[in-house]
Amino acid sequence: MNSILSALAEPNRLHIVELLRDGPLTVGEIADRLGLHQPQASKHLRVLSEAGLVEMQPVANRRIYRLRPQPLMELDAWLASFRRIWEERFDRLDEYLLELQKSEQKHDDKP
Amino acid sequence: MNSILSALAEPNRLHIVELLRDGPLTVGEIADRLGLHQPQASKHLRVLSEAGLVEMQPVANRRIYRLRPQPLMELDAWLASFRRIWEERFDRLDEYLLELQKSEQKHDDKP
DNA sequence: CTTGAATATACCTTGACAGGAATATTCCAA
DNA sequence: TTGGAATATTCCTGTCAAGGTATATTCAAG
Repeated sequence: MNSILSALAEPNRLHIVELLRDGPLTVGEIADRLGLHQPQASKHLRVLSEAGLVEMQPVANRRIYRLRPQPLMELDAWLASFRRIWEERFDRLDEYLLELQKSEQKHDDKP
Repeated sequence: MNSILSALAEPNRLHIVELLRDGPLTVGEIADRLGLHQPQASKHLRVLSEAGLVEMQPVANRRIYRLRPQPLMELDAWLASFRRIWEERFDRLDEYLLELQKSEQKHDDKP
């Protein structure tokens, strides 16, 4: 979960993932479209690969990279656990303020 | 989008967000539950706040932090644009290999 | 077998960021 | 009004990661 997020946190890598959404690409093509030097493209792809976000298939001289759905599905599952917050307007602030107040009173109790 | 991801990429901050999923909390409580020193908790909350992931309401001495749904919804929307990839098994690798092959042939054309 | 294209790797440098410790600020209670 | 609790901020330091450049590797074509 964490490697996924930190992989996506880098702007160029996020951009690569968005590029690959429309289909597989070669390292050179990725570097071109993002205005990166080839070594940086390779390095970012390595990080994405280690996070499982991307997989590679060699074809002669080139390496074709494509998206792997699994990590994105994990991210989706994680997000799902928050969905009730905005669907049910789940706030709990009032509830929490009451609890705070109670604990204050307890603190004041003198037996 | 980017500030959201880099905010969540830090393990302690991700943990804070998960804590707040169950309701608002005080800085001190957050620090306690995560085994953080108070200053670090405050700093992480600042980053989360600047990313819009969290909002604060002062109550006397304390600051109550709670989750803000919007950034998580944005993340969800972004993920949605990838959903077809794993729903439709959208791969396009074969298609891409054919295109590669075609461009090779073009390269060989001698007029 | 040699050359050039495509890619990966290594090394260096620099900047950003997280943690630690100290300090400032604000507020309530006695 | 003074003290202590809760929190934010500042400064310092070390670490890590990204970019740049050079180089190694692999492959196809001639």
